[in-house]
Amino acid sequence: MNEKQALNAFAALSQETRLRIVRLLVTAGPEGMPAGAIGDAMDGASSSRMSFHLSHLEQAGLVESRREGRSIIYSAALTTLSGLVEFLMRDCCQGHPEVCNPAMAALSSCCEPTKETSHV
Amino acid sequence: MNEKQALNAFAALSQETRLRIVRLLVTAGPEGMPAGAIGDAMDGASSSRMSFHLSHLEQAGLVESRREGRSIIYSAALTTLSGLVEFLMRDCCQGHPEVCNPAMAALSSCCEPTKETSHV
DNA sequence: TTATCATCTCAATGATTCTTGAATTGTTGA
DNA sequence: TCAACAATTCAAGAATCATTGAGATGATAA
Repeated sequence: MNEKQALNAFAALSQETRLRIVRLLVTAGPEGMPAGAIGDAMDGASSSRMSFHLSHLEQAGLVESRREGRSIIYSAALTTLSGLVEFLMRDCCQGHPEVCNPAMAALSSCCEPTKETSHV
Repeated sequence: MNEKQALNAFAALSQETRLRIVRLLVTAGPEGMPAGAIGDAMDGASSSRMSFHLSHLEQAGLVESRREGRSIIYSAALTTLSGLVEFLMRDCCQGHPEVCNPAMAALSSCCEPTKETSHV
């Protein structure tokens, strides 16, 4: 994740419809959702509008797509999301580790630490 | 941190000059930097341009300002930054804690955990 | 093959955002 | 008070972005 990628990701996330799409897809998990169902969830946005935002998100690397029958299934790109957090926090910590502690605490309460799952 | 605040923060961070300002101020630490010095660091951007971006960042809650003599000193709003991460990760984790682990690992390597510095 | 469904592409319009330059506010020192 | 400095505000123009509606593409089933 470099500055350019981070800028693209932030731009993608700074639009209401797109932020909601990302949240929805993260909740939907790895199996994802077809474009039409996503559109229905966005108070019935038009298909061209959905297509515009979905391809914007895909270019930013925040979602991935695959065709399945006549539907196109979108899912959240989890690695980009955590890469973005990593980028933000790397900025945060330059010489000031105390910034990270609240974020760390937030993460801890969110994802109960899986005991020794990965040992770096 | 609600959706509206997050959208504002992401919009603020999606502009090259502003993202650089935030990174610069985070590195500068709590004492901050005067607007003029920030402008010099941004390849000598004009004062009105700096003012535009700095007030944008301040409205988004990402920086704070105080007057000191004839200078106005800007510093990073660290609580908003970690609030934003918290918001992002709360989204991330809805039912899928495995998303958080890479981000958590990134944080751990970034800020070596201060042993029992704060006990909540 | 034909009809239908799901989605995408394209061009036009309207809305936001960024930059610039000139004028203004507030602070300090002579 | 006056000159100089630091930063802000404002209006105008250029650039970018989002929405709409019409038409095109690709896949399935009869």
